[in-house]
Amino acid sequence: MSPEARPSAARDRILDTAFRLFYAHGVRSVGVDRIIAESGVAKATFYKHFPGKDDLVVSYLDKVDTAWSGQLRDAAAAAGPDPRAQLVGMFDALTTACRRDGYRGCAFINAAAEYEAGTAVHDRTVAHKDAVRGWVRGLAVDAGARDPDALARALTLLLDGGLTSGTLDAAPDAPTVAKQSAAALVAAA
Amino acid sequence: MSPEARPSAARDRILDTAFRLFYAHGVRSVGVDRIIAESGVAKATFYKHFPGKDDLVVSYLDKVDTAWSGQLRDAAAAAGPDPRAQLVGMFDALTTACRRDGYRGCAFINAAAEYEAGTAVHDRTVAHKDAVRGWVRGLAVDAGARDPDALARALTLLLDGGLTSGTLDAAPDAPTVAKQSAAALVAAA
DNA sequence: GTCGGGGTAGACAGATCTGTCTACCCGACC
DNA sequence: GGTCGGGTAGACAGATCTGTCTACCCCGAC
Repeated sequence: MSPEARPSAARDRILDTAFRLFYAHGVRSVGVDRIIAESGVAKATFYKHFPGKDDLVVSYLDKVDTAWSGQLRDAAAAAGPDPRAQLVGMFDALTTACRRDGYRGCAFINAAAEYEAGTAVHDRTVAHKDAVRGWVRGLAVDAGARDPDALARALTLLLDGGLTSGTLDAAPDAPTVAKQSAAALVAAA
Repeated sequence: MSPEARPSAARDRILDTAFRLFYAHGVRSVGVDRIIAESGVAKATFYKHFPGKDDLVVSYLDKVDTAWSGQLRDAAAAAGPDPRAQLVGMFDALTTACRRDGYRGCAFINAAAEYEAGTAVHDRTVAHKDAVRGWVRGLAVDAGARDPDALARALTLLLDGGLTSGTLDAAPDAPTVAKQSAAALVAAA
């Protein structure tokens, strides 16, 4: 088993702490020392599980990817079997996310803002966005959209816009407007 | 005259260098020392014009605000006198921006990702987004939209989504899709 | 011609960051 | 009972970061 995926209570604690701190304060603002201290782990243990900080950041993004993709799928499924309803329903995940306490935008967009193209962190972000768009495209195909690629991109554009506006804006109606706009675009496709 | 706005060749050099480095590498990745070295200025001069790094970051964002707002207005104006055409035409600024070499997304969103709510940098970002949305809302009013607030928000959502996707995506069609979606939403409003 | 303001050059302090290393502990398994 | 793997505790090195301070220079205004 690869050293990085080796399960361990200490590893979980590190990752949970990193998840909390990286999201709340940004990746570069949080030092390895702080994560070590707050996860109650020895420094040597940390570096046994994660060769370097960047590896931890990528694992953090893996964790976010799992969580967010699941929320999108759940929200879509909750809208019933109709793919068109699902394309609109997935925006409920956005509403829920923006309402959450300590919401601070999309973890991937935030992380990518701190790393340049070609770095592992940036690549992981691109892969995540591609995966989400691919999944949305699948729904668009099922929905019989004339141009599934364009519809998928338009909806993910609204999603990404909503994810960032949700934290950069006092008014809480960004998710609502995003969903309404999505409904209009889906209906027209 | 306030010490921060005092004009000076040295100050301009600092700000130009900061603009280039902050945008390309992220704010926290670029140290004050590097900006000082690359702008060819003495350290004391730097701290005479900018009491601290955060002041420089805010001035950098002021500069970005001027540039980006101008590009949006120019693109809108180029679409002719019809406010509806202008609401769609402003997306040409997005296309131009995404094509630019070294494009790395929205400077404001990137900067806000590195600072927490309540900081001057975060506040400056919120103010910028509010200003842009206010301007778009004015166009929406002129266009006779039924719900100018919702239309303005929907369009800025697409704009922000396009700004981030434009750098997180190999395919270059994000701006095109954003403009098409905007056209659909404007036509329906 | 003197004086002040803007600029230069760079040492320095103090904090912080990543990553390494040594030494020890403890429990499971052979 | 002995060994080995995972964990703990913390010193340490070396780089880097922000911000201060001293000392000097040059030019224009009075």
